Amino acid sequence: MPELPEVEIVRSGLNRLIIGLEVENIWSDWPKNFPNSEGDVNNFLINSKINAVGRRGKSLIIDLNTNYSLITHLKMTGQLVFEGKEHFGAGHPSSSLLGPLPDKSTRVVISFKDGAKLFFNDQRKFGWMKLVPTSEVKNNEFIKGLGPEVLSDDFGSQNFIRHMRSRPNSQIKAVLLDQKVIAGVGNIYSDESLWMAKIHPASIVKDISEKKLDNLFNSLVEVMRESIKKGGSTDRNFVDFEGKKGSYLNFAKVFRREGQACPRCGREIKKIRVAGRGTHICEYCQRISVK
DNA sequence: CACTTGACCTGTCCGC
DNA sequence: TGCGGACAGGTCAAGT
Repeated sequence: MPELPEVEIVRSGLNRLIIGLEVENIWSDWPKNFPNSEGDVNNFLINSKINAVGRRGKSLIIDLNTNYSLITHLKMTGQLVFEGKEHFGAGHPSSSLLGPLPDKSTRVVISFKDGAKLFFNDQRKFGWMKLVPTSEVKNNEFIKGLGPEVLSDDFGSQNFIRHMRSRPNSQIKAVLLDQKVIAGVGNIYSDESLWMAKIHPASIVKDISEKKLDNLFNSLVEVMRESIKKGGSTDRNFVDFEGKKGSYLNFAKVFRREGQACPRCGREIKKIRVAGRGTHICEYCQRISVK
């Protein structure tokens, strides 16, 4: 599921809802999802208070007042859903995919002293939570390898182009998806932004003009900002911090629209494979770049 | 170095 | 209705 916009939606929602809550208890059924849940958790998570909820690329970082932080990655099917006191017995909104929680995909439950709960659901069990000292978050083996934040104010087209150019012989889609180059882009927003910028995903970076890469940066920022406004993309599993689906895919131009008409030229959208991923393009609008 | 494949898991969909 | 295969928003390891 979650790419940068979806994770950002969860982050901002949790940041409103769980700051200051005090952890009473924690439950986990699947050690791979929470590998150190047997060790430091009792000392550093139980009785701690939530200080802040941050994000780095597609990772969420929940800071505690014990100088520990909980790094969470939702991978393909992870969900982080909060149920406050007011939710009890009320179920989820009609725009939800969820029934009562916990359900059979629930891997971790964090209970707070006021009765609220935070559920980490993950059908495919690829996601994880890890408790690390806050001072070591930046040096975490996963976090430290990430490239810059695409949507940060001090990033920008020139930096974007420079980072893309660092992989001159690769296909542009593979570079967009490489979290070490820039952080946060996944399959949906790479397809959408490449369509908008009229670039074929298999184009080799060194063959793509400055102008097109500039367009790509602006397209990427636009599609991700728009998605955040629309509640993110729910392909199958994504729900936000209160269980609601996102509506962005109703507005997507090519993603999962093979067989439909390209909104720009009317020709049929095709599905191909690029960088090992299902890839949606208009072959007419998006030609392979040739230098 | 860059690309491909397979692995990690479960669920769903499609064709026979 | 059942069964097998392909595929799914992400990342990592290993092979060519």
